[in-house]
Amino acid sequence: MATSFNQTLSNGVSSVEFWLLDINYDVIDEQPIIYMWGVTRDDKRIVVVEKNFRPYFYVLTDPGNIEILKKKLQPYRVLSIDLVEKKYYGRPVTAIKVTLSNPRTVPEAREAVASLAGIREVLEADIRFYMRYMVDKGILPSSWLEAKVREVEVPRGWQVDEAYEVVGDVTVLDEKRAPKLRTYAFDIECYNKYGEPDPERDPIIIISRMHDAGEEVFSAENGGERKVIEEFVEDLRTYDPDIIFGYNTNLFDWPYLLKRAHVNNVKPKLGRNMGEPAQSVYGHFSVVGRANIDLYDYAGDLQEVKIKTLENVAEFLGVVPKSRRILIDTNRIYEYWDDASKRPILRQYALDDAKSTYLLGQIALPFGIQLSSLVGLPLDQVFAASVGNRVEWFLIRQAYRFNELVPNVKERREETYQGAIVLKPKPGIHKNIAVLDFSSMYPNVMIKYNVSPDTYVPPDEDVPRDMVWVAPEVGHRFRKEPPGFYRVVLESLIRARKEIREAMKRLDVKSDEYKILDERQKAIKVITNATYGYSGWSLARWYKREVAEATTAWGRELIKKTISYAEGLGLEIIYGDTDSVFVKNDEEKVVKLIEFVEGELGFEIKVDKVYSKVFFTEAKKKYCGLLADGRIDVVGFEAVRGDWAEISKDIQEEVVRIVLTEEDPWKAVEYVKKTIDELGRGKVPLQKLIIWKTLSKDLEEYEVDAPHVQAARELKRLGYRVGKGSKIGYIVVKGSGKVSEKAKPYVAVKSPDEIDIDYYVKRQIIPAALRILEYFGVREEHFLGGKKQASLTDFF
DNA sequence: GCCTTGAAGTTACCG
DNA sequence: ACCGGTAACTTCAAGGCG
Repeated sequence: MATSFNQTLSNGVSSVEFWLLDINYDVIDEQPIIYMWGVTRDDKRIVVVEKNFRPYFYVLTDPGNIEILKKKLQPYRVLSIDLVEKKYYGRPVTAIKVTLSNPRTVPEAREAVASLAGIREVLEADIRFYMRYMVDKGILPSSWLEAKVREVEVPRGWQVDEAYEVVGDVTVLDEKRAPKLRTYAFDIECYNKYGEPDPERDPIIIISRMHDAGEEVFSAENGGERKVIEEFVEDLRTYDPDIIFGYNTNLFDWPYLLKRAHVNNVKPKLGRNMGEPAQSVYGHFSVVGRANIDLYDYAGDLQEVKIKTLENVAEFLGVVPKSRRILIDTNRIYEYWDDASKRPILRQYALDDAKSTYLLGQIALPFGIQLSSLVGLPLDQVFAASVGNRVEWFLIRQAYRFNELVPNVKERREETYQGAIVLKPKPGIHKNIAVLDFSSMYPNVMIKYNVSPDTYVPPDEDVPRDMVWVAPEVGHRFRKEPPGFYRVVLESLIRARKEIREAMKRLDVKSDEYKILDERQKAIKVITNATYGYSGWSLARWYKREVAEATTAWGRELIKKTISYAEGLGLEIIYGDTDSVFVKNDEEKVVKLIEFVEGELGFEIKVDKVYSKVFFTEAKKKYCGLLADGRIDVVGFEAVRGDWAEISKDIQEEVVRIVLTEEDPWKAVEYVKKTIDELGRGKVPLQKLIIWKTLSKDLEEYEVDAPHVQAARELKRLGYRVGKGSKIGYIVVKGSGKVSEKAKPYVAVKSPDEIDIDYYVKRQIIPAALRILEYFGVREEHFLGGKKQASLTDFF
């Protein structure tokens, strides 16, 4: 008898507990079957089959139309048509629930119904079938479940220890700790002499992997490409991982590998159901029964890393420092293959990539698990889904709980609306400055004023003044009662996060429990903070411009009132942006200000940090500050931007340090001059001169020839695939005319003699340095020539 | 025809 | 494919001058 049964009933019905790793469905003989892939407490891999769930959608129409509806739906094997009481934007409605047999027929049935006269709306016909199942049953992925089941035979070839069929309830257990999951990271290397690897032309030469028990390299050295692919497939199946990590696998490794497997007539049966990896939602590749995770998606959330190469991300997260790994220019991989004596270096490079990916995966996974179980998207999808989709799936689950119908996705015209207030900063160095921040300002505004699409009162509707909240400036009205959708959802998120943070205080910071809770509270924070942005996203199901617009209007009112009160106290305001105010750290007055905001305005505000010194120019959104512990914050300036050459950023950072810690701008000038001199003498590595910019659209769509666009065109000529989203690195080289005519892809720059030193001095280094130093009277000419008096004497 | 100027196009930041 | 506000660069065309 299977050991994972904790209870066996006389009729063969038992109960099984498992952690839900993946879910998919299939249609066999026009009947849907849902497969839940899981890990049991005793480390077994199982599949739990659900055959009793059917797809459905709702129709909003006069119930009198039910006969016409039935007729129209005849071709689709309708199981039932029922009248059900639901809510739509908070109002009770009677909807017609149409239940079908086969999920694949839903899109067609929906179109048929929508084409009928007198149909107000067809709703929830676009909810993917297995998501529908999880939402309705309250089943969360990446969570522990208990199901009433009976054991069935494992289908031939399927990689599971046991198989079950659901015969009763499936319930979520209250336990956040994931089982020990088997993880596997891989990376492929291709032989490409020209431009980027082309799967039609260039074979795979190496596949490297690292899993929990060790590392391995499969090489085409003996046996060629076919053998590499076969060995990889065999290796993965043998280790039988729950999680597959890769880096940029959705855009590169998977499509490439599948193509090369096809060319070599190899069937990559990597799924636990013997299936091959296949592209699914959000551009992600699904391997059934496992979670295939592209960590490039995770890297997208790391704002600090500007150029998101695997090396950079691994270095940033401290898992593999660049100094401790082999790095090879990806365009020269073939050289390491052609020269047999260099192959060991290539193997090590490939292994270092797999290792970095593996270690990165260990960092990303705990967060991914919490996010997945919070928003309800399967683990592999939650990484690939956008912020908007993550919020939306969370909301869809909440809607079901409240018997609310889910609005349809609509194409809308983009409408703009007013956002937050940014104060003009007081330029100069200020000492002892406190930064006060409203805690979750927008979510709390939405809660307090019940701002929600379902509480919104249109201008033509008559509602007594004291029953609504009226947003300042814009005048949008929201019913005070009953609690709106966003209020309910945000309140529960904020409460949950508060409780978790309380519980964390009682735990050892190093304990597993603490770590799990910390990841969970981070996931909750992400969703809470994104809800306002979601409400103003034109593609959101619960989009309502007035909701977003009213939220920012109340936000502006809050910060304005805070500022006037501070002024009344005689508390000097240095700067403020959206939900923060920078004030002189006069503790008595700061306490009074906090009491006012909490007592009179009813919002929480906190001292987020105190700068011993903070420096502003005239520009908004840019400042730098020195904290008590000696750390330096740089905000907004070139030093933290990804589209300035490293040399300019390094220099600016040092200028900031000198200005803040030594308050000697002229010393900074000397430092800048010294570095300019070094650049002139060829002492700066080319790497530090690369300027990186993203192509925000495809090349043909550009109206002006920007430098990075020209560089990208050249890359294309050289055989690289460039398009929307590509990061283009270029160096400005000598020549005449526009900068764009002198922008050369860095891969094509062979000699330091090519560099346009003048450009780097006058348009990179000096502007970045002056951004800080101009305030102190430094001008461009102070950096040029040996004597800083030169310009002055010239004058007289 | 050359130079200045300001608008438009573009990117990446802040909160 | 979460939002608006903002700075800053480069290009490009219009306007002024001779």
